[in-house]
Amino acid sequence: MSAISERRERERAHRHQLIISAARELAEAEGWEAVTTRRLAERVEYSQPVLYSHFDGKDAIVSAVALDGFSQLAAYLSHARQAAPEPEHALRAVSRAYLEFATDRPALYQAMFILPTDLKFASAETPVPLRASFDEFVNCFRPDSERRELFAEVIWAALHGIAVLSQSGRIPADGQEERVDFLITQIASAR
Amino acid sequence: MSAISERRERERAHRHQLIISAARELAEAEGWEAVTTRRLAERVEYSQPVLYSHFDGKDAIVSAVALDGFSQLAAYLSHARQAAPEPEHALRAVSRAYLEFATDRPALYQAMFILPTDLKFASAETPVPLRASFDEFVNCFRPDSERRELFAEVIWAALHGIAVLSQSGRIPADGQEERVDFLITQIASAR
DNA sequence: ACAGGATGTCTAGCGTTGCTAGGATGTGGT
DNA sequence: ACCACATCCTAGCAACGCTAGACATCCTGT
Repeated sequence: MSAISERRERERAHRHQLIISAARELAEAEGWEAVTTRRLAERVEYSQPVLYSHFDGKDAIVSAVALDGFSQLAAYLSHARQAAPEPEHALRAVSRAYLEFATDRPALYQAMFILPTDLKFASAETPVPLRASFDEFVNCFRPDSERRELFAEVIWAALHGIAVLSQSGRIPADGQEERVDFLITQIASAR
Repeated sequence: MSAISERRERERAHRHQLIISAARELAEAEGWEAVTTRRLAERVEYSQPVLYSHFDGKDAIVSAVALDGFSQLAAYLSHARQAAPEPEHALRAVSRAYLEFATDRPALYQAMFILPTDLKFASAETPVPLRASFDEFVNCFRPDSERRELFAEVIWAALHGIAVLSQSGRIPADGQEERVDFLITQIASAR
């Protein structure tokens, strides 16, 4: 009873991740509008209803992909911050890394920030990876700075705006570097 | 022949606008996910296919709403800029106005900046109202400043980020004023 | 060892979506 | 008066997210 149900549990967890990966890969290959429950089911080689035995619905699948994405983002930003030579350059390094992430993985970024998800932001039940990503920005400012959370919000929002407007072609794709440079220079003076 | 076909032309143009207004009102009342071609057709008291005799598809209707929105935004920003007591305060006034617009008319703002549309940004065929909105930001900076277009892009992107992240609950709704204040103070030094 | 029950999976289908083909209706020009 | 044309609607297609209910499979208790 125990060994068998444990194996089933493992298989179930494995399949859970398989669905998430398949959704992300399909989105990265053909965009989120191509991610339908039918195609996703076909891809994981199960029928549609099994998706619903793992997730409450399509939005929940997108949310799971997004949550995964936040873990990756947090790790990516953390690495960039710690690789920065001096604390003064941390903000610039993290900001560049953030934009790289958004540019290199547009579909993943969309799941995290544009598509409707059931993720709770900025509240008590905020998932750890979300908070961790945000904290990478916070930690770029002096610990004694009372308004570092505010600074982090603004820099994050600004980077998000730059990322999303250029992704949707609303500002030219080139010149990103110049924009970040200017932005960071202006913000950094408050560090 | 001529008078009659002219009248028909007028009626057609009127119905064209009616569809756009109905789409916007429906979206503002119940959100864009409630704007289906069926409900929209019912609202304008025609059958579905007439929508397609006016627009290439649903995206084209959204685009038309968005274009209308840009005209309104340009006017709104222009008024705010010219009402500013001194040129130094223009940027702050326009930025505040921008965020007000986004906050007060979330559905319209979504059509302009989030939903997929066929509008061409930052190119030769960019519709006038789009360029006009953008120029309101550009004109907040000194005419002799070579990088004023860059400044405008960054401030616009930052405001967009603030607007959209707070609309989707990714940053707290309150504290908007503080964020804009901080942002403008930092950017304005480049004026 | 075998019936009974629980678990897991699939087929089939519901209601809704964006969009369109083809017929009915009615007006305008000759 | 009649034909031609333009306008509009009914009906339906394929694809969507999601679910009910049948079927099969495996574990458990006697």
